[in-house]
Amino acid sequence: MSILNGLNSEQRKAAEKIDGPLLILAGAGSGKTRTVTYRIAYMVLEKEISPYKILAVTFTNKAAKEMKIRVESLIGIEAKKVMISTFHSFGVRLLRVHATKLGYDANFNIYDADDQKKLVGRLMKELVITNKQLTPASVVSKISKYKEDGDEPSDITKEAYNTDTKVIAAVYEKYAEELIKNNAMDFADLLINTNKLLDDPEVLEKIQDRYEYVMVDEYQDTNNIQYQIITKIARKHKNICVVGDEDQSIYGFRGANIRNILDFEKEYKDAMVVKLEQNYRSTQNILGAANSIIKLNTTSRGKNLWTEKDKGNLIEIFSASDGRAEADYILQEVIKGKNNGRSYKDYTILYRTNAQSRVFEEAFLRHRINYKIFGGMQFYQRVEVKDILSYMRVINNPKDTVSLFRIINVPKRKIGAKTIEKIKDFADENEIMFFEAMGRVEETKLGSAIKVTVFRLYEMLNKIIEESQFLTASEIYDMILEKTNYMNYLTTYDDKFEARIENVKELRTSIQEMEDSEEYEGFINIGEFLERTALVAATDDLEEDTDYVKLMTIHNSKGLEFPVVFLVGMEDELFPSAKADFSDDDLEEERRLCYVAITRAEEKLHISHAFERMVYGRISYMREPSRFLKEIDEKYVDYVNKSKIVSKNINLENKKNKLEGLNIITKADFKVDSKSPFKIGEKVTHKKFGTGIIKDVEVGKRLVIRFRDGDKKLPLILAEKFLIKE
DNA sequence: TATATCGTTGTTTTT
DNA sequence: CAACGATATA
Repeated sequence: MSILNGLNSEQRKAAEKIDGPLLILAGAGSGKTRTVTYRIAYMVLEKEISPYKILAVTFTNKAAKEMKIRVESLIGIEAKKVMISTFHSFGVRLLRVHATKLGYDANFNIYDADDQKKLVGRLMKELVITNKQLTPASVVSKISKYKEDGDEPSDITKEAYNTDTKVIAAVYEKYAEELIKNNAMDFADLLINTNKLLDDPEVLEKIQDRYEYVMVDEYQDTNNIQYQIITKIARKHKNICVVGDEDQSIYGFRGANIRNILDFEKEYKDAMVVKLEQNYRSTQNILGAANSIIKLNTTSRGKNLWTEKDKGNLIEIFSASDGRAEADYILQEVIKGKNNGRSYKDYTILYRTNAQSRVFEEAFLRHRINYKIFGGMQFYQRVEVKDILSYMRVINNPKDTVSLFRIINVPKRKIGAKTIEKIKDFADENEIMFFEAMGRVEETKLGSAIKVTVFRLYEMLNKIIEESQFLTASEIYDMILEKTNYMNYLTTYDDKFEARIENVKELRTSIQEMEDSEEYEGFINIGEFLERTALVAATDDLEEDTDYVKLMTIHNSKGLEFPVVFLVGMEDELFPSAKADFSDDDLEEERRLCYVAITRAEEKLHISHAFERMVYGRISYMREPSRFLKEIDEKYVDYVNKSKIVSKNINLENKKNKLEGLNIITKADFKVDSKSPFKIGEKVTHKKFGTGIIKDVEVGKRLVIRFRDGDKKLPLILAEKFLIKE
């Protein structure tokens, strides 16, 4: 009796193929994790492969954790010997051992986007960059792209064809140097440097022999560096199993290359390909809707997802007058469901951008409904939390000037930009690190009072550093808070200080929890702790049992499933994003994102859009329903507002309906002013304001036109000159 | 050097 | 709307 009896025939075929290359094309909800975990169990239990020889790579900690738990439930304690890890943690692990080979110390810090921006901003100041178009954020994003594509600064400098590119190349070069000086790596470096390490024949051989069997989850989301890492490790034994779904490739913007999965068979000519097409998650209607959309993509290799489940409910489409009404509708649905035996935890709201969470948060707060937002402003990114983490990072790695500069005047110590500059000059002259220069502040040209202040800080940090190797992370946290009197400082910070104090306390709790966990058995050192905080993902702490409504971006929902899903904000320019309007590739990625969203739902899917919504604090009018709404085959949907999506000439101010929270779409009754060439309700284009709709014609005088960013009043004479009728 | 105030600017999506 | 930076003022 084989353990594989628990699988369907296709899953089984995939699980049994242990040697040689294997591509598992796993449609949404097709039991991918089940297949992979059974495959591992089969290898260990029935093929007598040592669990130490198996490497399984995922993208998020949550996925890794789940895989571990499920393997453990199949094979017990042996599961701990299988290396199941995210790409980034796997890399970090290797890098800690071999850091010196690349010019780093083992205790390197990991820089997040925020740190990158800070550092790049500093370098841009030093290089005196005049182009206002180039912001630290935009330069960071360019640099990251280069890094993901494997371009070194010198490659860019060589090929730089315009001044902007030259400037960016210069920043990139300094940035790369500075990272090494700071003994820090950004996210891209974790992969790039891992890949570099594998160019060392000794390291490579060791890894290849250690991991004879390699598995990669979500292969459609691998970028070129990840592809290289995997290819190198698997080159020797060729036992590579990749699992993925090209229709769920949604990370192109961060370098994911969909070709990796599409070309797998070209790369490995003898690869076995298994398609998992039976879906165990969703109803027929949900699957039908998903299929009707994704088939419009040219990158889709076509699959036939099917289910034994019932047709289920139709997908409910709700047209709201504005964002508030949309939130109210969902609120009502949740309350209704709760009264009919559903739990809050059955509901999940999915949106395209983090900013959209706000309206829902407010609605839930008003009605005291438990909810939790995943992603967005991360806990570890909050000012007060990041402050403490920065102290810890300086203690872990005093070369880290990004962290050191962050806390050097927090709490306020009167150490300002001028002081920092002078210490920095001294450090540069003597070729010592900034932190060391603080210790020798006596030799600088600073005033005597500030010298004392700087030296005190140096001494304080140094004392903690000296003791830190014997201390656990929570003890270091305690020392920092005590010696800086940070809580006291927070009370004077702003009017949200109470919440901030809570967050700092919560940080203490999170350290404690990690310490107490099985993995660390009471002791976690500061480096391990910092690493954990740097590599957390938004949904890592998602708890299935806690009774709250979940809110997250569609990106964060990948790999998850929920009984009832509300897909909200289905409007053009929001979803698909306005930025994806110009290229087919981008549009297809947006469509895949839509496919991911729909296939998260198990039993019931609601889709909604609003005609007006607050964007950037102003009201955006006349919002078009998303093209994706129109792409769903009609037979799967039910328009709860009793009207199909006809987006032209909508009466926007149907107050009565607004009051009820429901907006029935009706045709506007247009007034006609026979004298004017312009009529109320007509769509017009203005070269500056874009398209608008005529709201009012003041006879013989002027027009009131509602544009996207508000009402404008145009005298008739000007209107005749500047308006184009559609 | 710290603080107050004003103006500008931006938002995809994330390990 | 907020976060951030530039500028003015103490």
